[in-house]
Amino acid sequence: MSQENAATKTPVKRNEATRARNEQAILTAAECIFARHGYRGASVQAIAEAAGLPKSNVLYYMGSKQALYVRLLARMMKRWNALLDDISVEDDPAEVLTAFIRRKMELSRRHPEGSRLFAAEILGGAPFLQEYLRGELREWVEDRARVFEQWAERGLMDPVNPTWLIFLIWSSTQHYADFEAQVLGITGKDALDDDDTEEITAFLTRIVLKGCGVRAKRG
Amino acid sequence: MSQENAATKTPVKRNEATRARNEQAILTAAECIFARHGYRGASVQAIAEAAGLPKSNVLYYMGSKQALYVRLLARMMKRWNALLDDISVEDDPAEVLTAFIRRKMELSRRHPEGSRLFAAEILGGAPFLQEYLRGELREWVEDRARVFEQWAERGLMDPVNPTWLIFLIWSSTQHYADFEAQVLGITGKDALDDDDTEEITAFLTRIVLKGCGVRAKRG
DNA sequence: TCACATGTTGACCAAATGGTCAGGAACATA
DNA sequence: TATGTTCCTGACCATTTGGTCAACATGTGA
Repeated sequence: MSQENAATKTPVKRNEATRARNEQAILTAAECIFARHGYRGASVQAIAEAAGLPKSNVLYYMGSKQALYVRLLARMMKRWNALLDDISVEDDPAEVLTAFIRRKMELSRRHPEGSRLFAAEILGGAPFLQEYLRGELREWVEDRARVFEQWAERGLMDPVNPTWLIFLIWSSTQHYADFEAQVLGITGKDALDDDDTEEITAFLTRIVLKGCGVRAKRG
Repeated sequence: MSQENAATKTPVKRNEATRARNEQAILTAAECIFARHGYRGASVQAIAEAAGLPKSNVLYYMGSKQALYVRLLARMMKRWNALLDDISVEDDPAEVLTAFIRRKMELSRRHPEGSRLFAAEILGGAPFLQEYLRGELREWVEDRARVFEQWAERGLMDPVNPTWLIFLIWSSTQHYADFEAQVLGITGKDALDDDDTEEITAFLTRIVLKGCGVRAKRG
């Protein structure tokens, strides 16, 4: 950063880049703090410090603590939606489930803070996400569930309850972000590397496919 | 001190009932509030209100917010340990895994608030549980892992990574307590009843056993 | 009855909370 | 240079935070 004057504290060059950078810094810092302490437990002061900005500046950019929180949730939901593509009965169950598990795992790995933020929100009773859960997400689950059932009818997989299956995939992948502290404590590692992630993905895929008796589409 | 002498000499009965009742009220209320908002986000005031007592009284009983929190964590760990019995290579994999899933499910169902409290602690980086995770729990996992591997060697189940298997069972059962808000929002129910729980338990058991290729020990 | 330990709580405190705002700083255009 | 707009932030505010404490209430054994 260019420090042109000793008297002025932050001689920030005003431009789009700075704005974008500050905004990003705030969002990143806030995601981390909110994930760690929940909505109530997070303080704007702590977020500001983590972002390296004065508290007033954070409020100036984001309006309020709540607005910042909602914005972060929305960003996470957007990421989430990005991996929720449509499926049809004609698709191959093995392929779809494999891709589903892999993508979900990647999401948790790429955005662990966002994943934990989401978890904290749900843990607290989902005060800001009720509508999303009961609406958009519920429909998404029902759509997949219908396809799973049709697959079962066609003998492509066992007739398992599709909702529980979706929850199983969500929970078992989400675990590695949300319970990272536990995973690391028990495995004794400093962090899960790409190889670990790949191994876990393969493990989960194997268990789910085999467990649901998924067979090749055209046997 | 002379006072201490008198106190120890004559174990005062007092109003044990009232004391026990108040203490229970505080613990129950605190578990709920801490689970919902995390350690930082929970306020002693809120706990006191939920318990129907003045804030001073809560502090009188529990000493401090942190002491109360630690006590709740310890209580939950105790419940947890209660279902962690020993297993040996001679046991039947199907029986052990079935019982494990069922007990874990029952724990989450019987103590959803405690379950969420634990989750919030881990989510926040497990500041109070590091030692437990890296010590006692880690050893527990390693012990089971060794047995799972021996089972695999004996051809009683597939040679899957035992640690990931344990995490799978933990996460998929824990999910129904921690993400209750999501589960209810998506299923459209007010609560999961005994039948639902039974169905989920059966589902998870089936997937895990079949997914791991668990075979009956004899014949 | 008394003496004394224990139970209870309102009043209080310093610190931290989310948020506001006046006023200066930095720019773009004229 | 002058003017207007946007950006930035220290000072400030009412409220809430965890915790203390003195004062009073209550029960117990003598």
